This record gives sequence, structure tokens and C-alpha cells, in this order.
Amino acid sequence: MSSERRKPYPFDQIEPKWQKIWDERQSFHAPNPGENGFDSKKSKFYVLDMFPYPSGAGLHVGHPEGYTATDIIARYKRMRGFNVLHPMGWDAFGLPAEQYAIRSGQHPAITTRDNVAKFKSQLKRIGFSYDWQREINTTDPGYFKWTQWIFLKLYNSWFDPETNKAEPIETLIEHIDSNYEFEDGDDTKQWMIEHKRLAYVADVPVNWCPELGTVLANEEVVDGKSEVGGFPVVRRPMRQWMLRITAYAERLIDELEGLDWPEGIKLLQRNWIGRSEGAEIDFKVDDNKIRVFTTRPDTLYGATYMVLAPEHSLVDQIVIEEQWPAVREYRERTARKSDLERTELSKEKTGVFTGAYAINPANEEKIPIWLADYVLLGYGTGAIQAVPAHDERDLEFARKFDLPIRQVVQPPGDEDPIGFVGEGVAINSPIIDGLPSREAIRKITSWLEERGLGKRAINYKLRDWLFSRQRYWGEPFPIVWESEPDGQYRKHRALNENELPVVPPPLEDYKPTGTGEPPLAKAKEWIRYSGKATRELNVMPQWAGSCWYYLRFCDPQSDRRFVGEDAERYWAAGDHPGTVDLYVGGTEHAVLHLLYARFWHKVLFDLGYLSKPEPFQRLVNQGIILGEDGQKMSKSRGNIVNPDDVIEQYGADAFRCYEMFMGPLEQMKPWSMRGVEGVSRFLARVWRLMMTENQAGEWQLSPALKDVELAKAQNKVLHATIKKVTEDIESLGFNTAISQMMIFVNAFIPQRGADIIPISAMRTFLILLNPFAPHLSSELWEKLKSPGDITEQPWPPYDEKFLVEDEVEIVIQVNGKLRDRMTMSTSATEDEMKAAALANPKIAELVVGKNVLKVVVVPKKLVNIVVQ
RNA sequence: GCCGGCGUGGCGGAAUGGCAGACGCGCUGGACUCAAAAUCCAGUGAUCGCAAGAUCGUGUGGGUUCAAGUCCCUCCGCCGGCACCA
Repeated sequence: MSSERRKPYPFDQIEPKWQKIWDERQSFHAPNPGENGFDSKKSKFYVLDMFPYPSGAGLHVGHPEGYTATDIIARYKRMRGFNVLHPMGWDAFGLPAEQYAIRSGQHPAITTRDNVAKFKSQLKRIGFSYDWQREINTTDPGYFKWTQWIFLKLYNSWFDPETNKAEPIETLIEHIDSNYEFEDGDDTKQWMIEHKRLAYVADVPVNWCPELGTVLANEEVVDGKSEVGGFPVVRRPMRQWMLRITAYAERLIDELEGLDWPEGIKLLQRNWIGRSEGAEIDFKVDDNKIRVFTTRPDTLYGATYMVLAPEHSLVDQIVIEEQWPAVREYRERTARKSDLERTELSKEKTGVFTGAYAINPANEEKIPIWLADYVLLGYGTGAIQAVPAHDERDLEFARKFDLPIRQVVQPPGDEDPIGFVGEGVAINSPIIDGLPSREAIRKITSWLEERGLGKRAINYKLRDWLFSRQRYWGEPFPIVWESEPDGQYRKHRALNENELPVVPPPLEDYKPTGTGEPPLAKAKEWIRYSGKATRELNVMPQWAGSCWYYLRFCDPQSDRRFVGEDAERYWAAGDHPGTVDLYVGGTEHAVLHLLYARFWHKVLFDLGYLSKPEPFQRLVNQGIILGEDGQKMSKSRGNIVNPDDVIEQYGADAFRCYEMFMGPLEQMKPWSMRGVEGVSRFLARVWRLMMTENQAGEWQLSPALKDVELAKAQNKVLHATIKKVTEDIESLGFNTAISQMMIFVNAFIPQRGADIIPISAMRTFLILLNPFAPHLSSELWEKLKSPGDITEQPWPPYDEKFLVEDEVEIVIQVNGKLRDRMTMSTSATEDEMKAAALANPKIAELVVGKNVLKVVVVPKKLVNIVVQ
């Protein structure tokens, strides 16, 4: 007895056969302009997946969900006559390979190579129509050479607020030279330049993770713990590379407008960037000024005290002597707090009085200055005017420390004015009394501006991007540090473009040093660049490679440019701002990858290297696939579904179709093996529609197949199917497209063996099925001795005239309740329908003796009789 | 706390304001078979009824409409994001 379960159709032979053919023929290679086979009459379509990190665990069923969707689109668009760019690659720098190296001593490049090979064979087994000639790997020196090159562009650029775009650093130097004069030896000019570079070095309080031995970006810290591993993260000042993404805050918000992204994702980005409009106001403190930011300048008269962040730079100058011990103690205490503690303790306000007073510019009143860690140094000016009457946090603080509370806004209703934070009417505020909040804001801001006491200002939550990591497995920076003749002062300098790529050195020991010094410090030879210069030891974060990979796909082999000009212009073409036409991936990248990539893209666009201002025109998020138990798939729950097992048992086509049939692409949904079986049965029915098994158990063409005209009903189903499948692919409604194909097959299944199956309808159907089940449809196409390769067939058109009915069933309602149905000609007039409905005996019985108030007639659908 | 998304049979889900539950799974019965598997056919929201049929039914309560799963308001539940951002 064979342990092998009998296959419902021979997918185990068909699938490898066609995968080999596609490989040999390079069926899915998209030629670039200027390349052999390029057809300039074809429009382009760029459909992209979020490329995976090739982990050791291999592909899971979540990956192929989006990949199948894009593959269907790619295959469909090719049949529609587009030149389709559908590439795949590997985002292969990152922690797991390095951590594996630490444990095993195996070089991350080896691990990466093995994992890539595994992923690639798994993807090929599913029959995706990627153009494998365009495969890229972010850890390949031929790739990261250009990642480093882009870094040089960032380093050598600044953001000009006048033009609202990035420009080469030379224009800044010209600008400075024409406006200022400096003495010899004055490094103010250098300071001004360093202050504007899009890539710069700064001593910043960073998220330091002792366990991982590295700093992390804000985006990589979740609830005070590292996103990878969940280890505690503390604040610590360190010298780091930063990217000036904040310069683009406004454009990153505004230019979301022209993108076809889910509104939720746009909102997430907007909130992350966090734009607030308000005013900066100067408060006098003796000879100093302290500037605060507020969104509510109309509450200025209610400012009864002021709060500085404990780390604020003016603290040293204003604290009075008696308060120093308390202030010192408070600052030390807050400095020791981790992010986690700061948020956990957020319930309870803490603070300390400085002993100093500021002058409220509106009424010249003296107000006390406090320090408190509920004011953050990194946002606004690190100082606030506290208006306890109209701000929850200030109110809580004022109550705890017994500070005065003064109402200056009258709520519109009968709400409690103390603690009211909404808009109302200004009171107790001589300059703006009686004005609604909006107007009051405008008026007092002008008033402050006229007197040089403040100005309109916009603030963003977005911080500059912390771009260096103390790791091994990442792109080294193309930067060296030069020592001055005195051997002390050290200065960074960019390498020349022709010195790229900077390849990481081989290491024996990849472990983080734990001190914050990067592992590359151990490569004593490598770090020595010249007699007086050493290399930068940090590496770039994992996001770097994925910031521009979609551009490299346009021209992956170029060693002349990060992407050839012609290739970029061709693949970015179209009358919308985005480059990629359709981008499918998970929501987890809403504010990370998708924001970073937009930033880099805009810089490259500004510098004239790209033809479009945005990377991704249309974005679609696929939903998470849950385990059979409805829980998130995880090793510990033991509910992980392995694609290899599914394909082994049911075949790649069934796997693909099930992933699409489960439900709407964007929805979260649980896996079901029974469901796979159902889809597999459908595909087997397709097979048996055209193939029968002889007594020897061999499959042969069904004798029922005939070259005949379609019956009217058959033709109608065929055209309804073409229509539905076409529209559903366009709208990514893959589950309902498959439903319709099931309806088609059910309609053509021979009832008692004697029936005839029209070959022409089968051929058309196979084309529709091809994007979903490419192997099965290719095989049957060949078996039917159809001309050419199915992948080269044009997508079939449908004709509405076959869909019109002569007669339809009309529903009769009485007071909106279904009471009976009748069959009528589609040409029946409204009067005829009304008359027929009223003449219906069942209806007549219900209506008799009642008052007919109204009869609503919906042509070809229903008649509703409203009675009393 | 704030912001978003989602609540439809036993399950996954379908429905331009116009017949709720397409399609699939599961289940029940039947055909084929010595038997099973596979396959095919029929049925399958709930309640009442022998039946014809009736009543109820898209998380809750209300509203708009001739007509609401669909539009508006209230509340409840689940999922995701942000979280002292002045």
C-alpha cells in the first residue's frame, strides 16, 4: 500500500515542469529601454512587494499572501499588454544574521547566502512571475556601494528653506560667503555648514539598549523596550550620525495628498510627524529670555507659572542659590529614569522650583519658573507657559504644587471652565476679551509680533533620524575622521565616490563591545585609513538598504549610477507623483520604512537624480493571517502553517488560490486547511472538465471537448465571468473573482457524461484562471493544443450584449416586505410592472380593503406597494 | 485618554440604499461501490408548522427612507496605532 495520498490532479508533475519552462524561456523578464526585445509601444506597470528579510525560519504563509496578489496583478497586466516590472530581492543586513554569527562564529554573509537560497527556492516553488534577472541583495557590495553613495549625497546637501528643497552643500557655502565675513581661524563658518547638512553628527540623548549593545531609533523602541528582543532601553547621550528628516516634515505631510494610500496609513504618518500650529513667546527673566512654544497663545493671560525641561540649557543661569541643592537632586533623579520609567510614572507629576521668576509679556506679571520632566527637551523649545485652567497636565501640576489657577476661556456650554481645554471665548484677557478662541489666537499673535515678543510658529513631533548603529552586519559609513596637527581635534570628512564601496572587514568576533564602541573597532587594520585618518566605526541601520531598493530594481546591474537615467524615467513614468504603481505589504511599516523611503526619495528628487517626487503611488496593506485557532501564528502556540507542507499536499496553485480565496486581501483572517482542500477540489474540477482518466489510470483529453458554438446560457456565464474576474482583479477583489470562476466551472460540469464541453469557452476560461493558477492553466492550455504560450495571450474582452436578459424576476413587496415574485420582460414599463403587481392574486388579497398610498417601481428589480 | 479599523449562519466570507447569506468549508440525505475513499446529486439562518406558509433575523438602542447589513446619532465588544508633543 502506498503511503502517498492520491493527488486530485497531477500538480506534482505539472508545477515543476512549468517552473522550469518559465526559467528557461525567461518568460517574465521585463526589458529595459534600449535592451533587446523592448517594445516602446507598451506602457509600463511597476508592481512591487515589500522584499523580505531572509530569516533562517524560511517563508511563512504571511509572505505569499501579498506576493500572490501582486503576482496576479503582474500576470494580468502583462496579458493586458503592459511591460511589467515585478522584481524580488533581499533585505539582508540586520540583527538575526549577526546574532547567529555571535553564537556560531559563522560569518553573517554565509548565513545570509544560505537563507537567500532557501527563500528563493520557496518562492520559485509557488510559481511567482518575478524577473529574477533583477534580483538584488542589500548586502551585496555592488548594491551597498550605492547606499553609501546616497549617504554621501545626504552628507553633501542641505535643505534650503527658501526653495523648500535639498541643494548641494556648495550652494550653502556660496550663500554664507556672500553674506558673512570671517576672520582666519574662526570656525563659525564650519559650524554653520555642519548645522545644515542633511547627514550630521550630534551628541544626542539616544535610546541605548545595553542588552543589544546598540542605540535604537525612536521607531525601534516600543514601550521603553527594544522592538527586537524586548530588552530595556535607557536614555544616554552619545555621539551619533543623524539624518535631518525634520527638514522635510512639512513636505512629508503635504505630499501625502497626491498618493493613493489607505487613509489610515496617511493618518498614521501625519500623526507621527505631528504638526502643530501655534506661537513662540519670549518671557523675560532678568537679562535673559526664555522662549516657549504654545498652540494656545490666546491663553497667555492664564499663564500663572512656567516650566522648563530639567535638561534645559538656561537652567544653570537662572536657578537661585538656595534652590540649587533641590534642583541638582531633581535633575539627577530624572536623568536616571529610563523612558519606561518616565511613562510608567506619568500618572504622578514631579517637579522643583528654581526660585526664579519670569515676566508674562501680556500683563507684566511675575510668574514662578519650575522644572518638571513632563516638559520634554526635544519638543518645541523645551519650555512651556503653564496654563492650569486650560491644560490637563498643567492643572494636575498646579494642584499638586499649589500654584494659582486663572480662567481665561469661557466654554460655550455650561461645562466646568476649570480644566476646559476646548475652544470658547476669551475672558480676563484685556487685549482679546470677548473674542472666540480662533480669533483671539490670531489677534494676540499679531500683538506679540508687533512688539517683538513672539511669533507664529509650527512645531513637529518628528525628530531627526538617528542613523548609526553599533553593529557589525550593516553598511559602513563612507566617512573618515581626521586628526588635526595637535592630534586632538577630530573632524569628519566624506570619502570620495571612487572609494566606494566601503566593505566591512572580516572579524573573528562580532560581539558588541558593550561600551558603546562599535564592533568594527576590533578591526585594527581596517580602521586605519591613512596616517592621520581613521574610519567611522558605526554602521547604518537596517532601514538604509530598503530606502531605495525599488529604484535599484529599475536598473539593478548598473555600475555607473545608482539607477540609470533612462531606466528610472521609463519605469517611473505616468501622470501621478509616485514611481511604483502598486506596492503591497504589511502595515507594520506605516511609519518606518514608508517614511524613510519617502524622505530619501525626495532628497534624490530635489538633487535632480529622479523624475518623480514620491516613491510609492498606490499602497495596499495585506491583512495578517492568523493560525487555525484564530490566534496570531507563533512558535509557542504551535499554530504556524508552513507553506512547503501545504504545497506538498495540495500544490502551488491551490496554495495561491486559497491565499486569495480566504477573504479580502486587506483583512485579518484565520488559516483553514479545510479551506485549502475546497480550493484544491475546485482546481481538480477544472482539470477533470478537460481531462479524463483511462483504465490504465492515465490522464487524457476528455472526449466531451468539442469545437462547437456556445449555448446561449453558457455564453452568458462565460461573459459574466470575464467581466467579474476583470473588474475584481482591477479592484483587488481576488476572493470574489475566484467565486465567479467556481460558478463558471459548476455551470460547465457535465451532468451525465453525454454533455459537450466547448473548447473555445475553456480556452477563454484558462486565460482568466492563469494569473491565479498559472501552472494548471498553462498545462491545460497546452493539452488543448492551443496556439502559443498562455502567458502571451491577450486578456479576453467581454460583451455586455450577452449579459442582458430578456426576462427578469421582479420582487413584489407590500410595505417593504417581500410577498411574491413574478417574471417579466426587461422591456416592461413602470406602469406595466405596477399593474402586474397589483393584479397578482396574492398581492390583491393582501391589499384588498386597504388604502394604496404609493407604489414604488424600480425597473428590472421590484415593485413596492405602500398601503395603510 | 486620544485617533483609526472591524462586528453578517456552525466557520471563512458575499451583497452600486432595492430578494440578506453568492462562493467555499462543515453538516444531513441520496447515487456509484462488496465496502471505503474519491466523485456526483439534493438539502442546509432561526423559530413555529404535516404542508402551503408565517414570524423573526446583519453587536445594542434610536433616527432618516416607500425600502437600511449599507446613511446619521447612542452605547457595547474586539483589533491596531499613538500616548505628558504644550
